[in-house]
Amino acid sequence: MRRGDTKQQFLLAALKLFAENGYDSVSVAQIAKQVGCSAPALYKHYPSKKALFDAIVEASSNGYEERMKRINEAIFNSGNSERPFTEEGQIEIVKNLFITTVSDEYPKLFREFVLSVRSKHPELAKIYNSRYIFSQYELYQKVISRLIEMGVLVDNDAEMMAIEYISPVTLWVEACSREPERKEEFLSLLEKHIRHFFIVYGKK
Amino acid sequence: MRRGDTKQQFLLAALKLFAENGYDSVSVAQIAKQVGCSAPALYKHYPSKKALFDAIVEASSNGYEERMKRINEAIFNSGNSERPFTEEGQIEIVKNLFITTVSDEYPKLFREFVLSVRSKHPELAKIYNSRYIFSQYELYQKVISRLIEMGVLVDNDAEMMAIEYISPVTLWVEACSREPERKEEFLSLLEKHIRHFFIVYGKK
DNA sequence: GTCTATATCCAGATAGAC
DNA sequence: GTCTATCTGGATATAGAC
Repeated sequence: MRRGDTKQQFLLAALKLFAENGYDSVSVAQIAKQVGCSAPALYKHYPSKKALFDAIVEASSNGYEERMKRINEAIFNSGNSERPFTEEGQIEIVKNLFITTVSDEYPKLFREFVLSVRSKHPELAKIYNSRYIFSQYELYQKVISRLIEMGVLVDNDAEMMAIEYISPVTLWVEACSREPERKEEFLSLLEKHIRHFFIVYGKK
Repeated sequence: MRRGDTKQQFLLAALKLFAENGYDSVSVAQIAKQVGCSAPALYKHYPSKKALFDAIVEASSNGYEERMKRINEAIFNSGNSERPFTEEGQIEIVKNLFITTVSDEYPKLFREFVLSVRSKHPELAKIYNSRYIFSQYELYQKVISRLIEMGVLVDNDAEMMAIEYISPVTLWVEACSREPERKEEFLSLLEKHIRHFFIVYGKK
């Protein structure tokens, strides 16, 4: 690990611990131990435990913006601009969304952090709904509108279709954070769901 | 408040506080203050903070069983046995499910308790998935199978239909715990969703 | 920038009077 | 069964040497 990264290491260690245990349950000493330092070292980088917390909130926001930009581009500006708007393309994209969201990386940790510490920062509750529920609806309403325009799906209420399409996936992401060992089960349910959706709404 | 209820009052106060703030963030003194006692009084009823926690877990389990029994009976053994299997009956039942689950009573508190303190009791994570996601799927798969048998809905994959039917509702219950002020918005979305579902799957 | 030692505070839990 | 007073441990945060 490079020198000068210590500040970032503290942030990552705290993110992990807060995400798993909440804010009050985690001591500064625990965070420092993860990094291989003693507690007072942390105070050279952050003036208080709360300041470290706030730094994570900010980082989570940046991480989210970037991630959404990448997802949007992957769907709407990909090299192969047809692929995302086929049944197989959608299965690939949504499975991918699921996997990166639940895998042991920043998106997962940020998501669980927001959930675990929301009582320490009331605004986080709204952030969770907005990011992980309603933004998804908006994104997939655009996807489904496009699928309707292209004649892949029948013309129907795109908002309601998006809700039925992506709500189960969002719910399985949450379920999978709680029971990661069931990941494969959720993935196969997810594929079954999308195929069913395309049968119901697909144009013959 | 009747004498002899003190033990129950401690449990209710702790349930509320743990549900909102998690386990470590709540002190025994806070719980006692809610009841109008000092902290040591609690130790006459529960040997430790952890024992109080365990008592809540147990009570939540009992509460859940009873609630599910009532919901099942309301659907399958109601006086008017046709009503639950019509579009209007379903709107009524699901709205009711939503309202009681998010309103300020035991079901709400138990649900939020399980979510907030799950890091203190790993089994609770599985309990949440089972109670609030997969049991719902099972229940509504039975409802939809019946609706298909009765010729109200077209014959299709009842499992996938149940998932599309109830997942958005479950998600809005969670969203509504975080933003209760949006309850009416979620309720009208819920009605729109059910009407859409009956349009898509309803027999002409 | 990191350590050891320490100040300060507050938590869970107990003792003993009433 | 409830109180006040208290014990004990562990938390955040600081002081000062290196």
